[in-house]
Amino acid sequence: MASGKATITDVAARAGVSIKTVSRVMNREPNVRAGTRERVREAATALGYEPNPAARGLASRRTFSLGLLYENPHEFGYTQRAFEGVFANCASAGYTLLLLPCGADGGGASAADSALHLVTHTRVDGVILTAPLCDDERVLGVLRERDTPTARIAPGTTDGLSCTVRAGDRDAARAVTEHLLALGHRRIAFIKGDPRHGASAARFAGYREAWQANGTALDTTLIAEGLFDFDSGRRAALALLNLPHRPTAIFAANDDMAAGAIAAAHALGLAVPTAVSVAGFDDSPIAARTWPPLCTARQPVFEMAAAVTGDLIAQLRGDIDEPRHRVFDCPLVLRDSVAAPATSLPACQPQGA
Amino acid sequence: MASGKATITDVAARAGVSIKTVSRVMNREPNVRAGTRERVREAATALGYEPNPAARGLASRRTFSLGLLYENPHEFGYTQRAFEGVFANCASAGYTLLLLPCGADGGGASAADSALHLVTHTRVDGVILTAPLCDDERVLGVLRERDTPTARIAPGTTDGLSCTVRAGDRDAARAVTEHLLALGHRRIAFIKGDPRHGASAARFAGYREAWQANGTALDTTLIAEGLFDFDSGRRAALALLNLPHRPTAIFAANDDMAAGAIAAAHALGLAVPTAVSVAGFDDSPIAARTWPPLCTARQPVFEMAAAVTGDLIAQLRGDIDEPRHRVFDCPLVLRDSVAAPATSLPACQPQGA
DNA sequence: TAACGTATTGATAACGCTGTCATTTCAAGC
DNA sequence: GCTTGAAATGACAGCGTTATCAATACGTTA
Repeated sequence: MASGKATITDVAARAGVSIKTVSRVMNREPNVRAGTRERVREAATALGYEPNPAARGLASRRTFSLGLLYENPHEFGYTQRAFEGVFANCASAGYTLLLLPCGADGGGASAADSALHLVTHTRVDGVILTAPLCDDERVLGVLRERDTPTARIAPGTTDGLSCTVRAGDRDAARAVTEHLLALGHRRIAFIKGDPRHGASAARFAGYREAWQANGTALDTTLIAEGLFDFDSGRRAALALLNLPHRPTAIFAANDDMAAGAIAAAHALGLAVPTAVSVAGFDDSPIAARTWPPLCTARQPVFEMAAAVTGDLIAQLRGDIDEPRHRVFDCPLVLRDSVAAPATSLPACQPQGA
Repeated sequence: MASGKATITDVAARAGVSIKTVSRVMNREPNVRAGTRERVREAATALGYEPNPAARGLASRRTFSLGLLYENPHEFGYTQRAFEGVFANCASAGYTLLLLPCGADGGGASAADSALHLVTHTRVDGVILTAPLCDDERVLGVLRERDTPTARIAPGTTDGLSCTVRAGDRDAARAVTEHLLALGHRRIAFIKGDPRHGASAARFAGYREAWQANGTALDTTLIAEGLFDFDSGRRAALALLNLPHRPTAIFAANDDMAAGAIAAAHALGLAVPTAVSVAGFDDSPIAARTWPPLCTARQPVFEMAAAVTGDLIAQLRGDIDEPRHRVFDCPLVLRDSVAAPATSLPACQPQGA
């Protein structure tokens, strides 16, 4: 009705109670009689009352807002999916979400400066960090110094202070590699991810683990460096595919690099998957848009982000004491970029045992 | 130094002035002597003072925050690029930015409800709308009713109330089409965009304009419907390429659909660009990631978003009276997905004049 | 030198809510 | 009916700014 100009005083007058009681009802506090609560609710609805967040913030010394700090999104679409997950839980809990891009391409300021800005200028109640910021000691230092509750998405290590969530990178990478091995591939190249991301090492570990379990020696000339972006994947794949004894499969540590690997194969006139199979990781939007579509491991980014946001809010509310650490499975997604090698090479000159 | 707990009173005491003078300095108001200003600045720095946004908001009845309302991002990467542009200008102007996804896939609430939420609950000072929300009458109605200053990105029409920015869709689409015509293509299919976006009609108009200027008849069987997403582009292209007399080129109204068209061509065993050329629109991230990379028209989304945000803020500050309407050029980006048709068909059975 | 207008500064009241603590109400228990 | 403790409610003081308007300082002009 009334166009959003009603204050708590108006509601109190209309309901015939004190403003404090209205405050209690609006904040779902206990110790309000059911009838009173109802009366207040009705008055609030009738007046179209919405609490003024600034007044609330000033009085309660909270902002009911969270900050999501992220660096330039190398991982294509990752940030957006993470944002959606975080947002979903913020909205339902009545929190507002501030996005803060930072770093080289994100907007200028350094990560630590951005973190500082978040806690001093915007005064968010909590901060969510994505990789690789979540392992940046200076950022963590700033937040710890201000006692700002923090949640971290895909960190390399956990501590006793912040809620974390990560994917089961090692297991999933192992599963992808084993899938390729099972199809008969023996020359499976690996393109590593950005070393600043904790996930990179974990995925590489999974790749190696699969070889060890398989008892086959790993040809280290097939391991290439990448940075999680399309172009580094394309370049690495180009080099791998120009090797005298080229791989029959390429497993890139994420989809964007895998898309680059597919482009490299096309550029060399190598059909995918006939001449070379390509697998990625993440099941990011691009995985369904390449030709052929990418075989990958699905990282449930939305769910992960939503979960850790829920944990952070629970921590802010004092519902939990100890920070939670969650790990999400990454199921294998079979798509056409992977097939059995054209010529099965059962004895492809093993190097070791 | 002091860890962000200093208040305006502390600064005033240290500088030996009243809090009002400190307020003046912090808000760059006139009528403060240079020496005084300097003294206050020093005190503020020494104490690590940051104004409390909640207190500021409560007293000034402003929030210094803007809301960016958007629907599920059909256009791959578009939203993220728009966000970066908006953010860049918000940050430099001291505004905070709230993102509000809405609609079917965005988070649940209807667009109008989301707009309402933005103005009543979060109380942003201004709202930025992306297409197609910027043409949603209910959303605009809500904002007008609350007198909320609004900026619109890529609207179908302009009004005298809100700042707008759009791409020169028609001219650019015409340029793309003329490029294809100049290469010798005469059977150029067009995949239309989501009809709810104003840009869709404009791009289609540009396509038709090129034919008219060329004096060649347009084969209407080569016009297909799409929704700006990968899959609608793929399906439309599949149908077009299965036509008895198939097109030698496909111009999709955006890159995501063009990527779908490339996938369709691959699926049918048609090489791009040898058998069929494919052009897109936007130069979104996916344009550089397809194989072959997409020939497209570059829509400077970042710059557009930044510009209209600047205009909105100028309006909020009272620096401009009339809303500005900007149009950005979209230069042609030549990439390998387009080439001359294999068999030049100078006389390919024209239908009309 | 005095008066006058303008540039500068300050005292104080909001802004709309929450926190603290006192007060009132209510339901048992004796 | 009276006491008692807990539940329910309210009075009021902030929270840290900005806005209003009065007060003071400073040049100028007469």
